[in-house]
Amino acid sequence: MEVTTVDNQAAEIQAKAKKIIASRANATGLCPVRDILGRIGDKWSMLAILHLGSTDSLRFSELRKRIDGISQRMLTVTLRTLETDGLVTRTVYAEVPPRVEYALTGLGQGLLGVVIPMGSWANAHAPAIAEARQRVAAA
Amino acid sequence: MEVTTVDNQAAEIQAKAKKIIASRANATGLCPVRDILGRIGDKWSMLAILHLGSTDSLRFSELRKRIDGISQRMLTVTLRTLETDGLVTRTVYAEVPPRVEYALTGLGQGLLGVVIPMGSWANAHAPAIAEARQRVAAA
DNA sequence: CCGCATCCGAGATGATACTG
DNA sequence: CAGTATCATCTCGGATGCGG
Repeated sequence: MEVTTVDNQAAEIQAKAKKIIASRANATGLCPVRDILGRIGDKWSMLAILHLGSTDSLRFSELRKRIDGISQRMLTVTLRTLETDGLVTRTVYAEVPPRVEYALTGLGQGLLGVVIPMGSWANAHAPAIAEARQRVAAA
Repeated sequence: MEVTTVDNQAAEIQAKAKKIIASRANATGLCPVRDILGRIGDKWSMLAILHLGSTDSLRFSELRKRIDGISQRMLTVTLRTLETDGLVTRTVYAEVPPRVEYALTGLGQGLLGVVIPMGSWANAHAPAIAEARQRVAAA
């Protein structure tokens, strides 16, 4: 066989892509891929997951300081959604003043695991994409 | 050292998450992670990439048939954006009737490589997330 | 066949002010 | 400190009709 390793990988990737596409319309009537993307694809979810993933747990105000530009409202909404999806835990301490800690669940850590490669890729190839945009803008 | 392999991996993941977060405000003034997510996080880009990744190339009408529910307008807009970012190529054949072929660039295939694990994860854990939502809805 | 331009509604996002 | 409530805004995406 004269098939190279690269060709094998390429074929394998095509096969995986087909498989993912094929998995449309599950029980909820929505393609899982689009569903998940709809969540982490919003403006803040992924950042929240990355920040929570970079430590063990964070409280509300600390998270807000770290996620630059997020409003109080959107942080609340984002965290609630992530909690609903079972990706983060929310722990309230009955103290004065109140304290609320957020942390990733096992599920959330799993998602973090697949999100990180994407973040790394984004960092690595941001220059290439910026360059491609320049080229078009110049034309 | 009594540190387990799992603990090592966890620590490594935290470190990677920190690294990704730290890379904010590049030349374009935008965090690369948010930038990329803004692209593939929209309603159709990721599906287009997956479909293009499952074959060698596709023409406009074929792509439209495969991506269920997409409007002509959004397919055009999505493909143009991907082209601008250097993720897909657009080849026009001067025939009657016209024919336009789309295919992933090397950059696009790289993105496909990190997107597929996410798709696989989404498929694998969609039930868990659905269950988490049920639990909240019941409460 | 392929794609652009225009209009428009829905949902996401943001600013601000107010509570336990 | 950690939200909730309300209102204003803004972008996305869909429908439609025209052009190459």
